[in-house]
Amino acid sequence: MISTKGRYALRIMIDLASQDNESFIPLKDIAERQNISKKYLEIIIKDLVEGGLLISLSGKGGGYKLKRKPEEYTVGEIIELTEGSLAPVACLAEKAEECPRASACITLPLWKEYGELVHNFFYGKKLTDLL
Amino acid sequence: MISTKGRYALRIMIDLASQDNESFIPLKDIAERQNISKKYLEIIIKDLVEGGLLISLSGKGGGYKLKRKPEEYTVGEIIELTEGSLAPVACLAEKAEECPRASACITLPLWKEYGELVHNFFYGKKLTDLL
DNA sequence: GAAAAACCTATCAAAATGATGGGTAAATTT
DNA sequence: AAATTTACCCATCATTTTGATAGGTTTTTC
Repeated sequence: MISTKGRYALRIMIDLASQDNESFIPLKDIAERQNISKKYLEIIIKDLVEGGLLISLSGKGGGYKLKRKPEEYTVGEIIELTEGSLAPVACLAEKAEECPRASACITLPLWKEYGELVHNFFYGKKLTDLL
Repeated sequence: MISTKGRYALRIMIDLASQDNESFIPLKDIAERQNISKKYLEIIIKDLVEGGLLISLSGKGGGYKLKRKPEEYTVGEIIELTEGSLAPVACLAEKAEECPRASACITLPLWKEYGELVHNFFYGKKLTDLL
């Protein structure tokens, strides 16, 4: 299941894409509009900044804004960045160590096919498709 | 991610489908073939029996066997039964209470479309497709 | 009655999930 | 220079989920 982290990240991105893309939007405003705790969003938006999806600016007049044009984001990159992985099983995650059963694993092709389906679905959705 | 519970359940079903479907197979044998703790499999196979996918027989000569013919099982029902739900987000699970944001939720159509994709994928796979 | 099997109940450690709280640094405005 | 507003950083926490383990009871057959 997609956790609140990924879902809230997507809502942050949608919110920012719906605002003036040139100016910095304070997280406080996003939190109020989305009705989510600002403190919790801080943790999530950090990933989005570190992942290079957003630009942040401290101080008065600061906030966050999109780094790219709204239509240049896919839902996939947002979910994958914040959820850690889109892999359907642990052994197919990036960080996973080689599974010794891999060559004999009768279910692996199923998980691979499923993983590709999920990847293609989410990377095929643009952020602007949700507006 | 699909947890070990769902993955092991699928391996149990595959294992049983690969054996003589008429006789009862002791869990001990399955556990040894699959190289998984029998104790852990007990918990998982319980769901499969209660869910009506397997028939069990106690006592010497007992064990488990498929209730239906192997080709009459879908991967979807096995995963859904043991994982609890195939829903991609909490608000779309069977047991979920109505989300008050539903009518205003801009991401809900995405999750619904994704949920259908996942459902169709797994329910479109027969157990015998994996043999 | 011995053996082999399912079945039942409890417990547990570790990790993930979903947050909260308090303080520091940076930038702008007054 | 001070006040204000913002991001940023660090720690902590309760609850749930995950992935098991342990030991005992019942059922059935030989």
